[in-house]
Amino acid sequence: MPKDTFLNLPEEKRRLIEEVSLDEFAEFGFNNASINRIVTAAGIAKGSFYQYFEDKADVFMHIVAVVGQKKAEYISPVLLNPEDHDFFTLLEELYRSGLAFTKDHPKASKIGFEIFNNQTNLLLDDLFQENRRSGYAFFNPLIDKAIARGEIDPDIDKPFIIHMLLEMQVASIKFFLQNNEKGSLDDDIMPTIHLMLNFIKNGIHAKNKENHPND
Amino acid sequence: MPKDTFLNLPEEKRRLIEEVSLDEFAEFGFNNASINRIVTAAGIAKGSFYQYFEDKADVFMHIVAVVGQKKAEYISPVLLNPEDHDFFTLLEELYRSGLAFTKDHPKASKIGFEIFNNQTNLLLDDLFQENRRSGYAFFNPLIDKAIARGEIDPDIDKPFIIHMLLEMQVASIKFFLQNNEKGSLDDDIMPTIHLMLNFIKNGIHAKNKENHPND
Amino acid sequence: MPKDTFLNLPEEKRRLIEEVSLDEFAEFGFNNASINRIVTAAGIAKGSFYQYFEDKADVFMHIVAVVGQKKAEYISPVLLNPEDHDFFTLLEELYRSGLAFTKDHPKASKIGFEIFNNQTNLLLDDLFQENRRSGYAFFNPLIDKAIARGEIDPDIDKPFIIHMLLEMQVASIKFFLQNNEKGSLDDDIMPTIHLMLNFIKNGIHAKNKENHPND
Amino acid sequence: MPKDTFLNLPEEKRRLIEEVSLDEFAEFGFNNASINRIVTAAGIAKGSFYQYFEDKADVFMHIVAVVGQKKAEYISPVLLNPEDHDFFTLLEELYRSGLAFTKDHPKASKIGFEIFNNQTNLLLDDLFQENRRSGYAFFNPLIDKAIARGEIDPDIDKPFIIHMLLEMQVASIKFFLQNNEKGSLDDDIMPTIHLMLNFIKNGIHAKNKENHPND
DNA sequence: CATGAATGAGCTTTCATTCAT
DNA sequence: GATGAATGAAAGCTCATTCAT
Repeated sequence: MPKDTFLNLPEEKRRLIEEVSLDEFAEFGFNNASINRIVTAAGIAKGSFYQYFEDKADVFMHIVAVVGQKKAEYISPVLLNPEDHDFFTLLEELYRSGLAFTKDHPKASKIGFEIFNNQTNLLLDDLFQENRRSGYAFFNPLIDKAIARGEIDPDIDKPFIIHMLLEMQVASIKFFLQNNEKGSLDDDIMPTIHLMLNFIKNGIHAKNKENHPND
Repeated sequence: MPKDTFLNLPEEKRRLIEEVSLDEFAEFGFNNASINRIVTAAGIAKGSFYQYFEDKADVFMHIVAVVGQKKAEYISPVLLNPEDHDFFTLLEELYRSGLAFTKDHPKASKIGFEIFNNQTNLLLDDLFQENRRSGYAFFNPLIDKAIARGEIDPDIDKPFIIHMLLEMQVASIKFFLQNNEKGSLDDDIMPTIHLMLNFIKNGIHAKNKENHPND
Repeated sequence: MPKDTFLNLPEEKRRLIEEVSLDEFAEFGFNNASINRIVTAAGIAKGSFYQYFEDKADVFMHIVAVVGQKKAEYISPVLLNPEDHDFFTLLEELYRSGLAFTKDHPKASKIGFEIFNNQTNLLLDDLFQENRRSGYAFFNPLIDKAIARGEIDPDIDKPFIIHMLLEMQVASIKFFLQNNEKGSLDDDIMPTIHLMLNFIKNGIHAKNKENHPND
Repeated sequence: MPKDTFLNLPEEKRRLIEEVSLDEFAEFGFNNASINRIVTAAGIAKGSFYQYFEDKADVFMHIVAVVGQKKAEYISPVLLNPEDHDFFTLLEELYRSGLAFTKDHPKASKIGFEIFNNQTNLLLDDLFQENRRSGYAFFNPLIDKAIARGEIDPDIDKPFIIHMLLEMQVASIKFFLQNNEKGSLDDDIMPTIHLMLNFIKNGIHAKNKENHPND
């Protein structure tokens, strides 16, 4: 956790340091991020940096927290009242919030990716595990309800499906980023979401259309 | 590409260097891999290393190629005659080969993950792009045929689905690895494959079972 | 010398700062003592510290003075009336006071050791020289009298013997510390003192016992 | 232990690095010695230094070993045949070798002092403990024999006396250094040794001369 | 009298790469 | 073809001290 020194800083300066750090971590990843570059870019002394943060991991965790807060702002109100909506509506809202966040904050999103894909770093692995746990805790009751309501096939393997739903969110973001260059005019996130929802709902198997008039 | 000096090396020595390098890249990733450790572990002089390879990127590319060859050995004969089988059989064979390879060569697989998930490294991004292109080239004709044969829903968005089928392979490996600890007795890959195939085929939407007696 | 700001501080606060500083210097020595740790441990602002003291050397000198005062409290009344006692009684009292002080204030004692053994630091060397001078001034008249009274062999080399008597005090403390672990039940200082006194008096040469019935 | 890289260095270069390191450790002590200063003074690259030594502790240990070898050269042949001489002759030889070494190699001697007086450093404490053990092992049998031969008072406390004999060697060196400035004309070590021997043998108590005609 | 942010030189150590032999 | 010593930039981090408020 950053030291009080950092929290007491004038907001403008604090923001600058956070932004610069975010940029650095997004561009180089945790391991290859350079404190030297951060302090130079932020125009502060190296000593000052270490008055603000314990160490490199400390800044990183703080940036992760800041990113988490930013992301929380994108959580649709729909997701806060999950009782009132059917499962696929909730899923759509979740993916929409993720994509909207990525669209507005691509760098912050990159940091999320690093955590999600980490193979070698213990610090990142902790964050990853925690993320997985909270993802599981989020989906678990929703799926139970969805099965009870007849929205989801009751024969699914729950742990597998939760794993997939978490992966699908990331996959949707990856697809969006790969197909919509930064600054592209056609950066609407809805097509991606609908493709993804339809994929998750129905798979790709050819259907006998007459039997499935809805959807 | 390794220099001739490397290719002319006695096979045993060459293998040793490859193995040691593979271990290093798998454990630390490209950026944090250390040439120092590689030469020490391989018992060769630092100068010799640079007689064999241009630089760090050169070894890495070579190791990637070696991994690619190893992986090719796992490609089922079924996949070489794609005409003779239906799409989902081919997909199952593809995923099975991927999982079998991961199970036998977890370190090599880790390197594949790093490429697939890379965010920050230009070299890795080149490999990633090439991998995507070849994945697209593999799936594109198969999907066309599968649609023609009525195996796949013709309404799908082809680029999206190809993206997803590639992602699903990685997702299946991740799921397998997360649920089957190293040395676990229950390390059968088939359950994972069937869960994944069913997911891709049918999605998770509740089905009117009477209408779909098969599968 | 501490600034007036320090001397005007409420006693409790002053004591706290002194104690914390003493601990720091005892544990890490002068060079490796950290002002950062001191202000943190004392719960004062770094700026405040430099309102109280000129610099690191200034606190250290003050702590040395405080230690000196503490040590003065252990000086036996016997030593204040040196006329009334024979030399070896005075020596015993001196060593007893040194050992008693060390036993009660091991940390303060450690600082004394650092000064006594210093090789590299100019500041410490000043303190050492001063200590030597005062030690010489203390012993010089006592030895003259002791020789006059026939207590000490008149053939000794006075500067050498004074050097040795000072060293012996430190040696007795070292011996005591090495043989009586902290918290040991058997932490009586008298055996050490008697061993030392006998050593200084008689040396280790085998004596013709009949001729020296006393002692 | 230094790496082979260092041992394979041309002798001249190796000597230079050793000398420079010795100077640095003698002047600043282990903790405050600076690798930066060493490499600058030796005219080598910082990277080269770390090709030669594992770390700071590694150079220091090596320098200690070099000093130990230098010191071993001063061990008089008399000390190698302890059977053939009486105890005080051996002691005189021991102290003479120590003083002669100090006289010729004052910097090397300073490093010995740092180990002997160390209060805070774990690495140095290990060296100190080992030094004490070997000192004890050296004196223990000598004292037994000396008592058996009637040279030493049988009533002495052996551990105490060994402690003192070790301290006396250091004390003799300190006395010599304090009284014979570097480059002094009068730098004969024998007076110091005889003063010390007499002190250890007979103490300072006034003697009835008729009973002790010898010495 | 108190505060604590700011400073930058300094620390030890690691790194990929070069090059003379 | 093999060797391994040399390099210096860069890394993360600590330090005593200053100074504006």
